[in-house]
Amino acid sequence: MTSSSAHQLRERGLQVTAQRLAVLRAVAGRPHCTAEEVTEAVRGEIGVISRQAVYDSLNLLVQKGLLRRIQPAGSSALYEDRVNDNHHHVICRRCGQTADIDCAVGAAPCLNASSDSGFRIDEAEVIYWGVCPGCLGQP
Amino acid sequence: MTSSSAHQLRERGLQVTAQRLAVLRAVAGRPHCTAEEVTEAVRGEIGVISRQAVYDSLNLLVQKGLLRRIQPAGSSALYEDRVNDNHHHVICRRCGQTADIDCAVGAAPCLNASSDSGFRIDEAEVIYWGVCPGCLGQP
DNA sequence: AGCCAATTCTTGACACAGTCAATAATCGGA
DNA sequence: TCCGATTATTGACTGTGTCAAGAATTGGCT
Repeated sequence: MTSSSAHQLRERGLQVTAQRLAVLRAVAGRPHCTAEEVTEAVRGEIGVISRQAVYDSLNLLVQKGLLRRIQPAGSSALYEDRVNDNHHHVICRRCGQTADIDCAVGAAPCLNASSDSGFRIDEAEVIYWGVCPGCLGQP
Repeated sequence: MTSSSAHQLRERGLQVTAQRLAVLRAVAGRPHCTAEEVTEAVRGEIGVISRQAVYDSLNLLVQKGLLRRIQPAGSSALYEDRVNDNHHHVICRRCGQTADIDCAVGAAPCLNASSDSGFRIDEAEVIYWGVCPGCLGQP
């Protein structure tokens, strides 16, 4: 687990540091977590880490394809480690809870825009908004 | 034009003020503009307006369905006045330019998530990411 | 027209997420 | 083990947006 993370880092030309491993583990352990939650988790695990190191690691890991970032309207950025499958997200309008939703049809159903205005499109990001089961119960 | 905006405001139980009309006109005249751009536009039109009044107006108008807000990752919120048609957006990864994209198939093609995790979904927000024609020319 | 209560605007302080820049510590290859 | 390059820490800072109190405006009413 840890060693494979280390391997993934090295493979991409990155140094292996305690901070980066802990960030990876924190995100793996709690999907859709914020930078602050990562910070707290990492602090609980390796003692101290600076805010900057968390942001640096997260940005780097997103850039290198080890993590994925989602930035829903009205909340701070969330991170997850499901990077190789095509899935989207549902967010509860009331409590903000975020869940994964697998793509409905095939691999990238929404990538076919009718008129693309000349853009070269490489990604379709879909966020579903609604109300989660928990909040549905208490109106 | 102006009188119909005034009518729309009254219809929703809102008072008609110079600030709100100017905000509406600013957004109508420049699609996908930020709060700051609205502020500048309004200042050019009616002299002065406080930042707070701009935010209040925008939030209220979004809430009342006269404007639509989009909040792409990595940029501040954008506002537009196309509220009655179902369309999405393409954003250029390089320059941030935003354009409208009409829905590919029917009215709401992406609203059918396969497993909705028990959420009651009411909206599917789609953002396409890519590179705009202008930026494609200069790699 | 003029008045009054409710709504709206202004002003200024504030909160939060994220970034910048300089210095210190760590990693990993020789 | 040592050294250069990469990474972490620290602290200041920016931008976007919100909160709260008082002043101004709106629009219904007489």
